[in-house]
Amino acid sequence: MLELADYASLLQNALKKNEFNVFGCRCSIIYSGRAESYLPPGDRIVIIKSDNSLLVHQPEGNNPVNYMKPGSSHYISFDDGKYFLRSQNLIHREYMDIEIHEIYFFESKHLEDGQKIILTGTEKDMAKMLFDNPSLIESGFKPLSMEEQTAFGFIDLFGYDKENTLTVIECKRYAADFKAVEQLKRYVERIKQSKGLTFVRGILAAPKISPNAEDLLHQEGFSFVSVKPPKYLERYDAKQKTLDGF
Amino acid sequence: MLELADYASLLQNALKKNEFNVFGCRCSIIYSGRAESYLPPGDRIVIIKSDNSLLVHQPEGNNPVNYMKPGSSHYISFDDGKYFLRSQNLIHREYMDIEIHEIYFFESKHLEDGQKIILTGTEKDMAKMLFDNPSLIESGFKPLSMEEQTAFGFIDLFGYDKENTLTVIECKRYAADFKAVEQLKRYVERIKQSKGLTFVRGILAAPKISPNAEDLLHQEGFSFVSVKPPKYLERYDAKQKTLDGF
DNA sequence: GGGGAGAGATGCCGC
DNA sequence: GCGGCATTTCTCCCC
Repeated sequence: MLELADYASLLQNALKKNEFNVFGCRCSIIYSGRAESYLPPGDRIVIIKSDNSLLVHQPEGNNPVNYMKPGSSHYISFDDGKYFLRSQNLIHREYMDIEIHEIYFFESKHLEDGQKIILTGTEKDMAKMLFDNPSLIESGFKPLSMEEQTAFGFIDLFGYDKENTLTVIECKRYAADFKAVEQLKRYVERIKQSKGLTFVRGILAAPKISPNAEDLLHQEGFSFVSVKPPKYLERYDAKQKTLDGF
Repeated sequence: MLELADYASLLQNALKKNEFNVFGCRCSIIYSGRAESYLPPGDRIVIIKSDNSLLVHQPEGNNPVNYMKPGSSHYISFDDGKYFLRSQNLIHREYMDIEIHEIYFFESKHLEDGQKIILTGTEKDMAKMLFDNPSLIESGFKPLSMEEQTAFGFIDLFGYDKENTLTVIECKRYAADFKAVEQLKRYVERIKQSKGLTFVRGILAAPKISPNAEDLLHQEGFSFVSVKPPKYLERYDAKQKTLDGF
């Protein structure tokens, strides 16, 4: 079993090599930057990535309890018989001191990964699906553009309905709330002003809508269409049977 | 050096003990749930916490590339000569398959931590600071309540100005954008309606405000006060000198 | 459990 | 750099 001093030495050397480092320890943490925090002593793991980002995770929960952004710098210091991992990010003016009371394990390894995640079922995918299948909105709907940075703002989808009325569609992949309605309203207002029109239709497309949002939606004269975000891989998986057995 | 089969066996046993597990590996990942994703082969670390949450981190970046929420379940499977870590969360209907090509290291440890982080400099702290020091808003301001769930909504701070006009204050710890203005407007409208008043003042308190937001703010007849979120620990640290030397 | 709002939000894209 | 906006947002609080 290694002593804290041995681990500290290992860590100090590893930090020079810009590899992936992870260690389990008992520690307490002070952070000062955009906000300030103190975390009393307890067991956590600390990760220092090759881009010099730092994460501290408690034994439970999805999110890091403390962290530093990529581009930070880290060093070990020994003051008054205590070990500290001190981190700073000068660009963001953020500082962190981890007082390390004990180290349980330490791993350092060069990790190679240039891959990016492929994600489907996003709001953008919803807009594309509606662009390609406009009857999901309503029969006779003619899409003009999607996900476009227009002069009036970033609009998910817009086009003409079967009465040739200009229509703005705002997509939400989750249950639409009244903020989504306000967003739609903002776009409709901007387009009316920009094009000098007295009426522009607004449609909110989402899996469902909250009661408050629906009230506001109807007050504004807009309408709701129930649409779920598309999941292309689901069909793929059904063929490949890789997610069977659950 | 252990073989993949040995690591798989270690991991399989460790999963039964509900400890903190972390391993470095080469893997590819399929996720299906709220959205769907595929991550091609590369080096990552996988963390399985004692609450059965799971995190996958690439060698760079602050955020996990894939994850499962607490309360998931995980098991090792060996199919067609390939090792998989399969995870599912029945409550959230989420599934993940990690195909493990190689394992570089593996650590399993019981971690003990019941501590919660103490955070200052939040919006709530700002509201309290303004409540305690109302002259930071303007001279003669008389606070009524803060962070209160009123009948008209959740309002950061409200009170009377020196002319005894009812005033709503919305705090933002960051640069205020036009959504903050819309939020303030919503509260002011609700209070006017609820109290049957023809005029209620609105003040946005934030470190700074974007030009677009400021335009909208003045259009609505509201005003801006520059206030920074308080950092109590900063003063504490200045005394204790724990964050010196940077 | 849903709704509303903050977060040391983060990350992406566009200007 | 800022601005606007989505996120497998997450988290908390309150109804």
